[in-house]
Amino acid sequence: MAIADSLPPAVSNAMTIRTLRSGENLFRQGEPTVGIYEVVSGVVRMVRIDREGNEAVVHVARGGDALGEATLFTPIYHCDTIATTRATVRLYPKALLLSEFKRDPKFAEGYAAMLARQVMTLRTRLERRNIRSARDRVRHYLVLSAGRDGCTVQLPGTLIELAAELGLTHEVLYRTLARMAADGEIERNGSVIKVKRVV
Amino acid sequence: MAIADSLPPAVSNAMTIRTLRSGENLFRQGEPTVGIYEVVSGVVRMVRIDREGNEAVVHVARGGDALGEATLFTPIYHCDTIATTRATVRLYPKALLLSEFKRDPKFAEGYAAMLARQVMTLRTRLERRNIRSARDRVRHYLVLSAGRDGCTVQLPGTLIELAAELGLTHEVLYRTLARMAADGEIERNGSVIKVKRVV
DNA sequence: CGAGTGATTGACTTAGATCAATGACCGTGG
DNA sequence: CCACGGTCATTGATCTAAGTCAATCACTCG
Repeated sequence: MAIADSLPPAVSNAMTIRTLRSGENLFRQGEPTVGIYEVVSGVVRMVRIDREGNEAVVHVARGGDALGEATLFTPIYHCDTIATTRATVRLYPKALLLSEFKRDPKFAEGYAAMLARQVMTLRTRLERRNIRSARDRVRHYLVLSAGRDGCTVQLPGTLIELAAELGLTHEVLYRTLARMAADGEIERNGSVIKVKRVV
Repeated sequence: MAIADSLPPAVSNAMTIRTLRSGENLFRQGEPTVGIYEVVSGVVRMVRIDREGNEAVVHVARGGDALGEATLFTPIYHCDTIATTRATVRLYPKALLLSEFKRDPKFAEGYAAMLARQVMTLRTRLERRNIRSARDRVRHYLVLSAGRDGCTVQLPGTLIELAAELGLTHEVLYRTLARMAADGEIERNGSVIKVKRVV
């Protein structure tokens, strides 16, 4: 899902970098679309703003995330994007991406495949949010994140980040993991979790 | 997002229909992928099953939903798909879709655009689930679902369906809407909601 | 060393879930 | 035609799991 690797040189060579102060707009509703962004560092949020000035957050992108994949296919932006912190982004120009799609169907197919995979994982994450119980939600995550052996999970980041991904507070996540360990359902070794059995 | 309309005749003519009994498998992990499905009626769930036989639901598709867009780009299925109720699905064969992508780049681009739009709306729905308060969640939905005038929302289905979409019980949704109406934040006329002001 | 972050646990509160009941409405089949 | 079963909308009472606030410890980094 890292974007730069999969781009042909023609595109990645044309990449430009932009740095944003906290609160600065990356683009505004109504402006012509210019390409796909990748957040290098910091946090950037896409928001729709209604007539009263209320923000409704549409997406929050952090380091490594891509931004505005759909703008390749629309002439103007339909929302604002604002830096939540100081942030650095890379821009891959739209015209070049589109012409590269034409020139190299293999690349276009790869791009579509990447989008399709994203749709899948997003659906899965959304499905997980339909689970009310914290424990069941954690279980869902563990089952779907298990490695080759089907029962070992290597946690990617901090537990605080995982809690946010699961839609829980970190305190609840700690307690839930502690209880699962106490019940013998999992075993923890730092950032590795082994699923033993389901109680 | 209805799939059939956007397909070229070469593909939609090759569509086949299959009916599933409740509990019947549409496909199983490890089987070769055959194409994109569209659920006509009933409910179908994609699940990953671990070694102990626990199901982790990856996606639930209902009438009108597409299924398995990512399987166009992978040789075998990575999960099981099972009918939750009696269900009817349409199959659009993979080989034909892929060859049509080659033959008609415009179609391929349209398909990628559809996926990109889906990524966007999924991100938005997921973002909404990060909002803890029921009222704020409803507000988020209303702001982003307002029609051209920016303040009128036509509810698409029943409130029960909307509650599920928002990740709330229907009781809580009723109460929240009632409170918002009592506070003068919204006005309701059957399935039309007018957002007045934010309190 | 001190500030900052992550991990963890305890005590307490609350918003949302759950259970329950009611009325409106709609289709349908006798 | 009307009674019935089903679904939806709505509200009340109650419960509980998750959120919130707070404190502690370990660790790292400049």
